[in-house]
Amino acid sequence: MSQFQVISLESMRIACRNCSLVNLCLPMGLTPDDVERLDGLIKHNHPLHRGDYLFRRGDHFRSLYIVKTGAVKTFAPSPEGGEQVLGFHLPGEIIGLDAIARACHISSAKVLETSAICEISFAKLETLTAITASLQHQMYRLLSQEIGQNTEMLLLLGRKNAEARLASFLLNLSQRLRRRGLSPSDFYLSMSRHEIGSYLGLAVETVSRVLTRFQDDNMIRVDRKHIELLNFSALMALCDGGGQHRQQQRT
Amino acid sequence: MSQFQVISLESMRIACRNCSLVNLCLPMGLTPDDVERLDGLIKHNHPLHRGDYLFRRGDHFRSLYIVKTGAVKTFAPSPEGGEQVLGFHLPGEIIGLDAIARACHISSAKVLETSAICEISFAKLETLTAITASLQHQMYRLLSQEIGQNTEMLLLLGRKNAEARLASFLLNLSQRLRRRGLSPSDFYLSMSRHEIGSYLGLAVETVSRVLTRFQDDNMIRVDRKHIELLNFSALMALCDGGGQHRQQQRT
DNA sequence: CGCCAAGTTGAACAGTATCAAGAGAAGTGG
DNA sequence: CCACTTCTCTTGATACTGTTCAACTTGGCG
Repeated sequence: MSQFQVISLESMRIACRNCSLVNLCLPMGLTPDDVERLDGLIKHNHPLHRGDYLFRRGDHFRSLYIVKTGAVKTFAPSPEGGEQVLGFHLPGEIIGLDAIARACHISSAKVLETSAICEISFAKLETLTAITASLQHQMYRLLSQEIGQNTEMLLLLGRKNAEARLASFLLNLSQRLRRRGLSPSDFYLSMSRHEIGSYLGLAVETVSRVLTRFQDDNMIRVDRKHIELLNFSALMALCDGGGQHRQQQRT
Repeated sequence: MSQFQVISLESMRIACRNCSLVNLCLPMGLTPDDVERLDGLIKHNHPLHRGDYLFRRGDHFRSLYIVKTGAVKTFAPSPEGGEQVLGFHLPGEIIGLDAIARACHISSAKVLETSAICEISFAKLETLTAITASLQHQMYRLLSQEIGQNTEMLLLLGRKNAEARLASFLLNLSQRLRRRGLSPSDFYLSMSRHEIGSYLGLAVETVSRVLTRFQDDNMIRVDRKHIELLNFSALMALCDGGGQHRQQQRT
């Protein structure tokens, strides 16, 4: 059902060296020794299953989490019992950076499909980064990158229509999968239409309709959760497709 | 015209000790000596005036900026010459954290009114935080806080109607001004209606209309750029005011 | 086989954007 | 100091995107 499969603890351990934290540090001048120490901090938990929580809003903040395989969503429970999806996290991505400031989680994180997640004690990581300048730099980059990604989302939600949002969403997923060495044009959505809608600020029905429209225009092929991107340039053209109706004028 | 006035370089220097970076560090176990060193990094530039750029998208990243007095907007220039406002920055707030990751600015920053801005070389700051654990911790908190604020914005843009957006915006400004010791219920908007609209994902006309409606309901008093908040609880009630029409159901 | 959740499709409504026009401010130059 | 231009803001009328409500289809699973 999904291309992300847990193989074995040993392969997980190997895979973890590809985690963004370790991975991104390698070219930054870390000695093998440093990498070893960093790797020593990483705790390899048992695989989690659909519906499991990594943490809940309000939980005390202890660790960062890195998705090794599978997918995770973060969301903010809204007053009326609903929930607003804040992000989807694919293999190689870090979860929990927003909790450092308050030392408690401001969002909840739930596993979307069977996933291998590793955990890094933030306290220990902080101690390590304090004595390893290049690792500290890496942490700054990581945090800053997260800010940049949120900024892109703001742009998306601020001034784009439903088609541009879906197109951006699909291309964004595609890009992140490619970075991870997975097919950028053929993948499974582990999240529901409802969750996509929540993430993009659209109603479920709109998500469904727009996907159908994309398929009718031969830009994608949809079969339930299986997505194939057929026409990248057309999708990219839609992304820029400006404001809610036409576009916004100068400020 | 504005309550933010540049007085003198000396008072600026004193004021700078209230900058968030220094300020937030004080309770975190920095020795007076550390504070002194941090303070030494801070460069006090000449006052900037409306329309001046702090930096432009694409500029090489060198420094972080802290608003001492005045106001700054950050924005992403869009292809057709328009611009999407990403944030407004009031006294005590830091600008440029999103640029660390790529070492170049992904947004532009423009001064909205005569402002005193100080500058911190990021390279030097990084060196200092590498040898001062509590300062490193402070930097992590700062970056994480920025992520948290963006997250709030995502919530706002994702599922709120025009009234909720404006109400949240006003209350958010109010809160930030209060934190700074300024009046939380009586202030000037240094940004145009258009800029507010761009920030909130609304048309200028909608901003204008909703403000008028708020005034008609005696929740605020508006006179051009001068705003008085009259009924906080009513505004707060509007903030929760759910989805685009009613509210969103469970995921 | 039948139930239940998830997804799709259709029709009507509603919130905002857009278009258009006018009223103030503010800034410019004589 | 006063026209004149220009920009910002406001207000009204209309159009359109996307939500809402509702019914139906599909797939999963006991």
